[in-house]
Order: sequence, then structure tokens, then C-alpha cells
Amino acid sequence: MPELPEVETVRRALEKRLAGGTISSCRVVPPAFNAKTPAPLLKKIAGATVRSVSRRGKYLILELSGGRDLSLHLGMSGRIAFDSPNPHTRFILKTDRTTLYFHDPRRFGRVGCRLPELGPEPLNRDFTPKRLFGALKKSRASVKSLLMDQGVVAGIGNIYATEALFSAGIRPGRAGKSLSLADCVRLLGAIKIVLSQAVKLGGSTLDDEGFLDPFGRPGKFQHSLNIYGRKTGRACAHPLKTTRKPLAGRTSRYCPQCQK
DNA sequence: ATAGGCGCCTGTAAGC
DNA sequence: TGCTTACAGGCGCCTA
Repeated sequence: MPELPEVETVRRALEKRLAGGTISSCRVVPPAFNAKTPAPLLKKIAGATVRSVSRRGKYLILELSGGRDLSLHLGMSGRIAFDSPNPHTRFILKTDRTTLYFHDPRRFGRVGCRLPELGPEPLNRDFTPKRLFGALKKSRASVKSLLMDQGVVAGIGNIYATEALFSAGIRPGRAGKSLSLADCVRLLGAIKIVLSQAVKLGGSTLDDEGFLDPFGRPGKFQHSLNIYGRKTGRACAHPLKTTRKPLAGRTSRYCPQCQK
């Protein structure tokens, strides 16, 4: 569930709280994550200082002294907090100034993983309509599954792909290669607006999945969602449809009147 | 080569 | 009301 805006919100909090701190210890809490965490790595980083916290797509990266990095991925239910351990705590990292808890009920998160090949950062200037056009025209897959493909563009998941496609007036099931350059101009503009606005508002906190930042604060972008999780459009008031054939493994909401 | 599907996991919601 | 089932979802891996 956490996508680029939520992960960026977490990054900013971590930067404030961790940068400059020295790691005194870190450990995974069995049964930890579904994917194995490399134990040798965790031993090596004790004593290192956190220089800064960066983000790449949906990955958080603690940049440490000595040139080592520690990556974190929240999966879909992961949450970073400075509170206290609970039955879902999978990872604990202590510094000389604070303790970080990684809670993850579904255990889809990971720590210390290698980053896969990722596409461009959607909010960077080098992600241009032409580049998006070039990526989409190579594939017969649906435009929505391509937007959620982290190798095409990094950080977009179901919520923001759904919203961006609505804003651009493009149906999620359309083949990527069917989009014109003009479509890509609109789509890229929509992606940048939706993501940057969501970052500004601290991400989206859905009723059920309840994203909270590390200080326990919910996001505010859910009030701006036009179609995700809704039966009628917020802006257009049209009845929405859900594709029964899942795209990239999930059902897809769209407005049959506004999206062509 | 690539696109689609499955499995991982568990809390919540819907259904009987 | 209490139980069962479906669903949500990122990502790695598998297969046609």
C-alpha cells in the first residue's frame, strides 16, 4: 500500500530523527519478514553513523558512514515508528538518540535487500513525456500494469496509477502502445501532479489500511482521491466501474464517461 | 522474451 | 450471532 508519497513522507521523518545518529544495534524479530534479511549485513552496520536517508521508488535507504547502505521496503502493511514494540514488530534499530521499530503485520516488507533495476523517478525532470511514450510503445501490456511496473517508472502502485489515469482521461485497460505522445503528455502531467500533491499532503490514509507516518500522523490526500475506493467520482459524480479482469493482479476502478 | 499468474501473509469486511 | 470465505497488495518467481 505505501507508494511513493507515503514512502517519501516516511523518509522525511526518518531524515529528521535518524540523520547524524550512530547505530548501536539492530536486529530482526522472528519470524521477521517473508524474505530473509541478511544477518551479516546487520552485524556490520553497528557503530555506523546515519549520514542521510534517501528514497528510490518505494525503497528507503539509510546511507551510512563507511559507504554502506541499509535498504528498507514497507511492502504493503509495513510501518516505521518510534513508539514501542508490538506483536507485529519485525525489525528494531537503535541509535544513540532514538529507536526505530518496523511493524509489519503481513510480513511483506524487507530489510537489507538489494534494489532491483528501477525505472526513473516520476518526479524528476528527466522523466519526460517522450521517455514515457518510449517505454509504453514497447509493450502490449495495459497502460496501468506498465505504470505499476517498477522497471518502467519507480514508486507508483494501484492508488496513484488509478488516480493519474483518471486525471488523464485514459482507461486503465488500454494497451500501453495505443497511447499517443499527446496522451503521454497528459498522463505524465497527471502523474506529477497527483504524486507531488500527495507528497505535500503526507500521503493517503485509507480507512482500512491506515497509513501513519513514523510520528503516528495520518496523511490527508485521501480526501483528494477522485475515484480510488469510491463508487461515484468525487469530481465528476459519475458512477464508476471496476474491471473484473484484474490488471497486474488487481481490480481496477475507472470512470466509463471520463476515461476513454 | 515477455506478459500473466501464483504464492507469500494476515487483518478486515462481506457473506451465509 | 458466529463462522467461513474473499479480498487487499508488492514483489519475486514460474510458465506458456
